[in-house]
Amino acid sequence: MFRLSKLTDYGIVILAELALSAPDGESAPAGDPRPSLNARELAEHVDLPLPVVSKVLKALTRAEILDSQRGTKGGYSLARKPEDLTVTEMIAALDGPVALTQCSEGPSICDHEATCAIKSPWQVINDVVQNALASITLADLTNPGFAAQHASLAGLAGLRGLDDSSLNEEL
Amino acid sequence: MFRLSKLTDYGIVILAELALSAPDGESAPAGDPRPSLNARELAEHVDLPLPVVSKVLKALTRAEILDSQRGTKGGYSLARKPEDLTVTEMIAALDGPVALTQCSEGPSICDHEATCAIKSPWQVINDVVQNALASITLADLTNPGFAAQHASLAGLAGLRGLDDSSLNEEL
DNA sequence: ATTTACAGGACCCATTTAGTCCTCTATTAT
DNA sequence: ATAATAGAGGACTAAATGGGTCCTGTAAAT
Repeated sequence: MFRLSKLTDYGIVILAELALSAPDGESAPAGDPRPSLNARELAEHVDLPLPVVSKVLKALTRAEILDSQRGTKGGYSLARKPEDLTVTEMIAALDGPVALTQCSEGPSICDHEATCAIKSPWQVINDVVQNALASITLADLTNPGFAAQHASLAGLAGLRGLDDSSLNEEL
Repeated sequence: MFRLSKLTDYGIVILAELALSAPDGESAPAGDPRPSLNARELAEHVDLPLPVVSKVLKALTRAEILDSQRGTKGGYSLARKPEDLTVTEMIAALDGPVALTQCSEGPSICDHEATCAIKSPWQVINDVVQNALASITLADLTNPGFAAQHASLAGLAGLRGLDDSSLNEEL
């Protein structure tokens, strides 16, 4: 179905929540590592079961996207500034690395490598998607003006003479 | 896992095979609708079980990406020129429309729409990926020089100051 | 009429995902 | 010290998805 897992979906929403709650750039001001929110609070904010939110938070921490703090007053905070965190990384942390097909994972995995006419193009498709996702940061996601800004990014499809209608007609 | 289904993978390989076997632009020269290859031949070329290849071909025909001809001398041929067929369309035909999350399918599907901080950004992410995939055509996939050309396309990630190493480090 | 080849769908099995839960460790407050 | 809080890690089950096969029907050519 070419869809991200729900966990990934949740994860990105949660990160946005954290970005919005953290006062501007001071996500981790060295001296004061007081986490912004704990799992329970986040679960309430995004209206999802605590165990689910917890699972996502743990994965993001393992990927070093979040910093965690145990004990009373514990919780989670962004490990870096929102503008330094790309969607590609968020996806990689929760869904595994972006590899659209088996053969984009690496060589010698696919049985049909010998007969495949388009091995390297798969790699290219993969790169294109990865770059597209890497061009969006957490800061963009929480920026209300982003949709407008996006219009220009989308414009690059115009390189090929595609218009929006042709992109959406398959719905 | 954020991966295309194998059927989609096969489909794109099969389309490439058809594009390569069809003498240049004359994929469907009006007067001579002699299909280039039948399911059995294609299955041999790509080294996959006939029933699987058949399933893929049927789906591509339903999506009007292929023309089919029944009976003796029947088979399949591309419904249009390779340069007019985008990867987005191929994926839509076999995996369903590109909708990275449930909420990119349409409004009122997601229970959390009310509390979600980044509803519209999801739409943007979706568009970005869709556009990226729409920028690649079947003609590109069978063009040996495409990888080189791609270098410049990938360069747009540079807009954000990303380099290749940062894109791949999560492997 | 017979053979070839596509159309459409039913079906089963393996894999993956979603969600829950339990135990353990670290931190803070009393 | 001890109790309470909060994250870490992983086991586990049920549901959904995907991959693959097969069967019956229809169209075209000989």
